[in-house]
Amino acid sequence: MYKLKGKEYPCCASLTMGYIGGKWKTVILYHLRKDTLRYNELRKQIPTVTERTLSLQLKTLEEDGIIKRKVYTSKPPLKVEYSLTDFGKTLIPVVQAIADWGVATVKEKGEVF
Amino acid sequence: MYKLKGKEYPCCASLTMGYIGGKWKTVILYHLRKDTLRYNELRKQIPTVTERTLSLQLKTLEEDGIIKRKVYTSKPPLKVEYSLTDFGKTLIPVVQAIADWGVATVKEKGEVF
DNA sequence: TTTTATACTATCATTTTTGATAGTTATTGT
DNA sequence: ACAATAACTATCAAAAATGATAGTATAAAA
Repeated sequence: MYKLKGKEYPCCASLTMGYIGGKWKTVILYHLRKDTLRYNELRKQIPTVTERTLSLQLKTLEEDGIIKRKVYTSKPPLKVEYSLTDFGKTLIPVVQAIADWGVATVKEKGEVF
Repeated sequence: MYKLKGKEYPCCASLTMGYIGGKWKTVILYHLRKDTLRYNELRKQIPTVTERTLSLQLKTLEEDGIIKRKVYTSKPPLKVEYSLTDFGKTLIPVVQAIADWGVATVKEKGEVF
């Protein structure tokens, strides 16, 4: 049994999935892995996610210490930038492996458009 | 946009997550990555999953061509073995990266028992 | 002055995932 | 004769994740 921040996991793989599981987290991390992005830039990169879901996922990732949120203005229209924390950067190899498999698999059996 | 087997994904990472996302799939693959295991052996390795869920996940993984199910007897009590297909084996580096991150993270910040 | 833009939040609804529990079949061990 | 075993499935229920839509504040641009 693995324990981290009060949560228990039956194996090392499930612990990781507790952080990056779900439909959108890896997609967000994939886009943040090399760049800092603003909220609306993320939306453009991921047009199929709803605002509510994107917001929730960003908040969770921030609470988990994986990304950081930097605010540049105090009054609307806000400027906010999202980027990986040092801890979040340790996930880059994982995200990259996930992305690479997607690319390889689509090359063999799927299509991109 | 990525398309594979009729499903669409907004990015390469989400395609992969379509295959290994969810609470249990990577755990199953983690245990199958080196060994062939019988149904009850999987249950023992993953005591916190319910039978129904384990069954459903195994079926999905099989339908996705990631694992194969080999039956050795025709009448109960059955002997059934699960193992990775060749396609499933291409996921080993991904699963390993996920597992490694879990181990590293728990070493730094969590506990094992 | 009306519109546009940013980065959201709020409310409600739906879908997806996961869990709890009990039951099935036929063979082998006691 | 009876319980144990293997690998499930069935039914019902609950929880978690995701989606649709509209609304907020304020400043700068048209």
